[in-house]
Amino acid sequence: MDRYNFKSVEEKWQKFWEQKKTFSTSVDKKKPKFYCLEMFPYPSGKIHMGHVRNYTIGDVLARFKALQGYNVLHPMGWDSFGMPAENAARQNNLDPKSWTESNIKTMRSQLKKLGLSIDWDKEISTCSPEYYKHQQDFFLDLYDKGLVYRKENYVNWDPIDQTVLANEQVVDGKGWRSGALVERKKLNQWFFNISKFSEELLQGLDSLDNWPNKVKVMQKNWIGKSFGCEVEFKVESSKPIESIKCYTTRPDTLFGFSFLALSVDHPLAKYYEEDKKFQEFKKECSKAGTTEESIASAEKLGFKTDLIAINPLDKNMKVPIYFANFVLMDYGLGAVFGCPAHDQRDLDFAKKYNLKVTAVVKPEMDKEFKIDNEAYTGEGYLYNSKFLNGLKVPSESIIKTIEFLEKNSLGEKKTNYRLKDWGISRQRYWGCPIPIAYDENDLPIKIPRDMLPVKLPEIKKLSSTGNPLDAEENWKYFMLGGKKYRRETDTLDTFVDSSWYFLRFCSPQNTDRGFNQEEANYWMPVDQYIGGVEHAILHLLYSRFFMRALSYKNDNFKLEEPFSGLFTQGMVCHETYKDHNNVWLSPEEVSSDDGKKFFKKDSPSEKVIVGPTESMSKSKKNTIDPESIIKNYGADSVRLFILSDSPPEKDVQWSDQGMIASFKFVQKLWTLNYKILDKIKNN
RNA sequence: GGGCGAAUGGCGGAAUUGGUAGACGCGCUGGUCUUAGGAACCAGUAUUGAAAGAUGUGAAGGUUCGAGUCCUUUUUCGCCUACCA
Repeated sequence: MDRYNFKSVEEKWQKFWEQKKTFSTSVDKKKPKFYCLEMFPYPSGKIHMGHVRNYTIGDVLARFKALQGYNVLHPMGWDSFGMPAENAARQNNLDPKSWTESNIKTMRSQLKKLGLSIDWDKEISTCSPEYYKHQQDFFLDLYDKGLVYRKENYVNWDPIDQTVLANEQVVDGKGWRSGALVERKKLNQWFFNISKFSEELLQGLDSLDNWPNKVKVMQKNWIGKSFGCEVEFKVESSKPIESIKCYTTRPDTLFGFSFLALSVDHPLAKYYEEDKKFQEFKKECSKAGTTEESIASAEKLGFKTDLIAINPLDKNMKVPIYFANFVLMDYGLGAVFGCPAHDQRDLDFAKKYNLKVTAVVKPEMDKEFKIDNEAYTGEGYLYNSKFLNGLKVPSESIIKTIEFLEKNSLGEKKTNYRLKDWGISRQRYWGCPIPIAYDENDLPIKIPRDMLPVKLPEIKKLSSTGNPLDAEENWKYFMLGGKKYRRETDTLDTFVDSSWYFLRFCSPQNTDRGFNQEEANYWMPVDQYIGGVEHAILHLLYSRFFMRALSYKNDNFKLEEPFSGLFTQGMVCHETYKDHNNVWLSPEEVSSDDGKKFFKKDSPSEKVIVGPTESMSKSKKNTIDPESIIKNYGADSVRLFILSDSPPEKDVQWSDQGMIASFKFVQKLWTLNYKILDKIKNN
């Protein structure tokens, strides 16, 4: 009896599918549609087990829905702009384009070997001008609608490489490559006005019944709606400063006011710029600003000014004004009123600078109450608060206080969002050029639409410092209507590329616009979107925003939620190994005997230190290459293993034994079929 | 600091609404077979006990005829987020 030859069977069917175009789809209004989409990959080189898991889950669903009679759209593309291409190009002296394209070629053939039911005719790549042309078109649309603007913003600046660093490139306050101390630098940058849609983006979450709750919660927290009050504090000063406004969610604790703190970026800082001590303080703040999570527990620092703030509820209560390192300019108004008794952060600050701590909320009306080292943030009743005494905290106290402040023109009710506008400028080469130019007065103009796409110039060798586009004089300057213009040399954040690619899949060959209206109407929204939870906030939020931005002031296109169903799969994990010198070992270097792990090579008897199971990553060397597994066991065995070992939303632990078990199962299934067929034939 | 989630054999994990806890797979134990293979097949495998039985879902309480599942408290782990006023 024959054994199952997965190689010939899989090859046969993959060829069949390709020739017959089994999975190619088009609009068919007689059939119900199903748009099944997995997050498209970044072409980093080879596929990894995470891809195998992601695309297998989607593939099974797509095939299932097709069998149920749905017209299924199941496309694949490449998120092909981004930093790794630029880094690889610098390292290996080649251009990002050929690096990216050769990776795509490799990964495409690997995905095909997985036997996915993909409509390859709809393949797209975000770095191709046919794709980013439409993105530039959309950019101009948003520009015309007033959803794009330019402002100065801080970036992480590497003074040696002369380049802007992404947050993840800043390690311990130093540039990842140069090791130079990172500086904060102000640059003019482009922004999408996403905060205009804060409320809509928040409300929209309620309609997403087929999204995991945890993702909705994360987005909700990210948008960070809070209800409070802007309070105006009169200021006593020798300088021409009359008052300072603060945003607070706890106006009811105003009688516990003991200091006012400003961000070092607050407009009033201009009066202190000459002050040497203030300059030093500011420097100290920016240093701390870039380091890790320890920020939160970092020491509270303050710079005392000569200003005095007056409590709006009691003119006799006067408190000092500080600049403080914990106050952020981009939340609220860059100024906070300090109430140490009922806010831990304020209490830490007050203790350090010996400021008054007055409790104004106590948990129980009739009992004594005292604050020691812990601020009280719970429920209770107001006291020490004159005419507010006795109000229930927080149900009555906040509203009543705001009412009082509004009636006396001392403050204003205000809803605040944590969500900041989306900075889309990147000082990089390998991205979508921003279709903007500047005239001799540095005023921006839109590149006329008939001049799109603004193509990236081909650069064979990237300079080691600065933004490569800055050095491309031939590309940078151009004539239009007899005038000389300078192109914008920043490129778009790659999150823009991925904010609409699912629309492009509906009509990937459309030339006049990013998508064909009729086809988009048929296919959208995506019925099931599948990907890693790491994109739970930014990518998904940006896509939701982008659809609203395209729909905004547009009678032809109305789509708010691009993904009606979302599934976030777990990670693929593996044990980690180290040798006695604490060097990571890959599973290939380790052999297993009776549960003990040994080196395969040099010293076969030496034991290996087995570390915890962690998500597969190159840095820990605990990866398994899908290609070699497919070669040894066949695609179906890998697919079966990765689906059946643990539920798709949970992490899966790679195990060679489990892999072999799935292989055996596939063998048994085939043999069983073979036996049955044999029986039928012989009867 | 805040949020979300998890905890069940030696291991990965089942148990969909509160109703026989441990499906399926791995590993392990014993056996059969010899085309010696990356085998295949049969039987067993929560703990304890010779057995009958007893005990068992991180810990402690509670609701219920009945709890892995619901409630309260707590511990540990994972993920996300972070000076958010």
